[in-house]
Amino acid sequence: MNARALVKSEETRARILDAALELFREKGFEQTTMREIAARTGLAVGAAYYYFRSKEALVMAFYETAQQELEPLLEVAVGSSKALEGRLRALVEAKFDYFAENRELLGALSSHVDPRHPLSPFSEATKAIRERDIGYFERALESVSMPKDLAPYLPRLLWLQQMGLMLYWVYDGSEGQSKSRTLAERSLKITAGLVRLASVPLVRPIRRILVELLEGVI
Amino acid sequence: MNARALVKSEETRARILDAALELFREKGFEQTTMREIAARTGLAVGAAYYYFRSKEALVMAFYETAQQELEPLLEVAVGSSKALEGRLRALVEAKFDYFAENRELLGALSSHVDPRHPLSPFSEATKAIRERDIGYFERALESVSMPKDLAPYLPRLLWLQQMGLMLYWVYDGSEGQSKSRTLAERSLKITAGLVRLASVPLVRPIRRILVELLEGVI
DNA sequence: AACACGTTCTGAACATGTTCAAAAGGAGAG
DNA sequence: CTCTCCTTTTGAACATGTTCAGAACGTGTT
Repeated sequence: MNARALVKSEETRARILDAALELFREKGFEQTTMREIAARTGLAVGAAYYYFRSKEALVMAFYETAQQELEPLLEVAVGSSKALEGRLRALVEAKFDYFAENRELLGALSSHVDPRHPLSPFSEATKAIRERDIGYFERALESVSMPKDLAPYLPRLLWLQQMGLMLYWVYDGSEGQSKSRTLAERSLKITAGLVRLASVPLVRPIRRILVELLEGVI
Repeated sequence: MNARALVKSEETRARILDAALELFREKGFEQTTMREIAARTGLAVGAAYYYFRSKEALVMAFYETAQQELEPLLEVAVGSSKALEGRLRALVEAKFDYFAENRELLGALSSHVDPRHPLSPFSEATKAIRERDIGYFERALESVSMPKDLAPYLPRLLWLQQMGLMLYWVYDGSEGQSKSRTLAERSLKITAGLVRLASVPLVRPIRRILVELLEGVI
């Protein structure tokens, strides 16, 4: 394809996505129809489907660029502290802050628990995003002492916890999602405490069981 | 309403539900249309909607009667052991076994993470079911020693863990859901271990934080 | 029998996500 | 300029969950 044509195509795609996100923010994901999105872009419905596989794919496209825009912020977050707790809190808070405007929109994605669904955060299709994201938790653990046997699983476990926090946050109706913030604060404090505890020789037996469990599941 | 009419009405409702469940099992929830369900019952679509608010409400109706049928089985399960771990395992395994035939069907329900949605396991509408279910975990904890401050939260926490296990199980593609079974086994062993550990004076500070967290969230 | 009235049932109509055959556009080749 | 080929766009058609005005039914009353 032509370079100029490529640019134009990408512009059209962006215009559709922008219109969609505007409408999603204005009236919610479910209340917005594909016909409205197309109309606001000045195109027919078919055009929207030419660029996006489905209505939900629009949300996914948003999520993908968001994840890219987030990268420098996560970069800063992960380096903001020497302690695990501080790093984890910075990571989670960076996401809370970044997605604040579109919090409810993420609800449209979080409904996919089925790992076979391409839009699920656990699907094969979203693997690239997921692994990159897990990488930040790997870095948060850098120079943190932890038992050898648990080490390979910890980044993914922390990521999972953060996904849980995000999920809670998406549906958190409290003022300014304050409940989520304290939940994050306290649960991450506990997590950091447990990671420290995990190296204590006394807890080895229980850690053994945990590692066995993880081997079977992941 | 007439007694005879009431019986007939309930029979029709049951016929619709049966037809629906048959079809769901034959070709999956999504692949089944309301028109097919009505046709198999020998009625028009409208009739199905007279008895059930929505397609998903059919699954919910199934779940409600299932929960009732499960009660005697859970009763047995909760009394099957003196130890917490044994009781929890019996409870979870009773559910796995009972729902085995309709495992995939539960996927249609589990997609509702949004607590505002009436079919969510966390919604106001499903509160009665949920509280009854939590009651079994309360009973599983009977005559198990645990710290006072944590006691009010434990049943709900155990219920939550079991919900997580059920969710994993619903999408578990391994032969006979063996992965879920080992996951349940091992994670419940850890849970029971942690409950025992929670009473140890040394862990009081970390338990304090956990309790604070729970106060803020529940 | 005729009527009134609540319950049950009908099926067309509607809303909306999605598909698809065909039209329109545009760029390069001859 | 015309033809070809690929990309983009159109908009009607489709599938399916859901609604709803009205028909049919059944039962008790007069």
